[in-house]
Amino acid sequence: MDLSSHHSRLLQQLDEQRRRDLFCDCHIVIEGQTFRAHRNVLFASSGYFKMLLSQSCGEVGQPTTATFDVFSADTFKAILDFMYSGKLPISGQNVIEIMSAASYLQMTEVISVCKMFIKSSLDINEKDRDGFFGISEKAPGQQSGSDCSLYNTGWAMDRYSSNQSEEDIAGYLEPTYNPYGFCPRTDEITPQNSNLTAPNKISERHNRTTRMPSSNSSPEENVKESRFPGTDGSGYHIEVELPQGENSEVFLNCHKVIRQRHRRRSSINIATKAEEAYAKIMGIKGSLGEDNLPIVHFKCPFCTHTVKRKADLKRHLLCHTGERPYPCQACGKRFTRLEHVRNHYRTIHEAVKPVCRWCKRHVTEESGQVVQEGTRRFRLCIKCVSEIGAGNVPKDAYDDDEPTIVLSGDEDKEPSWNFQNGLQTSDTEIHEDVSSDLVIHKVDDIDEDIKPIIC
DNA sequence: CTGGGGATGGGGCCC
DNA sequence: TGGGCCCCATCCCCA
Repeated sequence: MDLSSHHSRLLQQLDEQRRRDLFCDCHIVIEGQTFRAHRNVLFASSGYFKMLLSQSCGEVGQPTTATFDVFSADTFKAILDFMYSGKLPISGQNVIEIMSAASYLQMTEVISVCKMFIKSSLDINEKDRDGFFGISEKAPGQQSGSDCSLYNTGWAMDRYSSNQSEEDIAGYLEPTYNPYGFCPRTDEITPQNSNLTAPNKISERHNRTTRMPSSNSSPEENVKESRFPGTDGSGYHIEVELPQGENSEVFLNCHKVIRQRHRRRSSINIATKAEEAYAKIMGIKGSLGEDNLPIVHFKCPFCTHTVKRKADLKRHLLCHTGERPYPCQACGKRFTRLEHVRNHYRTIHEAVKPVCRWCKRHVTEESGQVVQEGTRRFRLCIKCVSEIGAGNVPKDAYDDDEPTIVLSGDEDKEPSWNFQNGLQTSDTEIHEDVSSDLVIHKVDDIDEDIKPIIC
């Protein structure tokens, strides 16, 4: 007796019940819109709802109502649909918002799929091999006209063989917004040949809002037609969107067409030819480097930032994904880079600065002392120590070389200096800094077992 | 409210 | 390609 499809049928039934508002015992209100769902499904799908519903489980018979204002109704609708179908409609426009909401709702599976989406966008070599040229091509089974890729985290796995590699699958994962591409040097666009403005430099710190490409005018207004000679002398026709202020978008669209055309004509030096062709279209001067090779930039799929190296783009992507793989083992604060957590540790927990925190004067090993305050450490000169009146100066148990005092201990927080004995799980990668006792665990949040599948 | 300084984040680039 | 260094912008706290 084959029951393999039972779980999918069960889910379909639940979804149908939800749509018909049958047995729904949870109401989620977002932006004035009420979503009805089953608490069992919410409980099973979201750590947030698990916690929420656990606390309200005694109120049997009364529908539980939750209101959110941290994400949009559309985003929650996508997530709710995912809960009931296992299918996640991700596009370049919504992936960050969905990932943010999933993070809030503690849905690690969705987060992993979003990361996979972004990751697949990053794999430039893979794109160059097959995906990049297949931008307009639909994945098998993908509906025509669909605006976004549908990721399936499990229930549709049987549509593809289980031994299909991630790379194979990634070949189908093409977001509608081209995740990267070549971008002209903005300082080489002359005012007379382009009414486009340079991409905004992303400089704001701490503002994690993702800026997505946008156009103030309608697509119809933005469509222009260009005709330029092909390499074989024949003219060919392309349509290019020209939204104001989005020259990188223009370039991407040009490149889509150019690369597709060139792919048919020649597989040699495609990028160079595309660059030249684009320069012809846009009137860009000096787009070739000193070695007569085109200057190639990598464009961030989620903002207007471009970098020269793929590695820099990968690093930059962390600020969009919110990944912080490097936790400080002393205070738990997480960082995007190993060097940042190292600097943080040295500054905050190691008191490397030879400056008295009170009088700001330079101190030496002889004229200063290391002071511990909770998990923080800093230095005080002997004079300030005596003025503060810290009578008891306990020797720091973890530093045999320097005397240490405790001004005010955080009783609730136990300083954890025994980094070597820190928890190590199978999914952590350990970086040991020989200059100190710090052991940094690089945590890989991505569940490698989850493979996104187009359905 | 404002200015200063520390902490942090992020880009460029070298190795 | 990743690690690391340097530099700079921004945030945040505090006086």
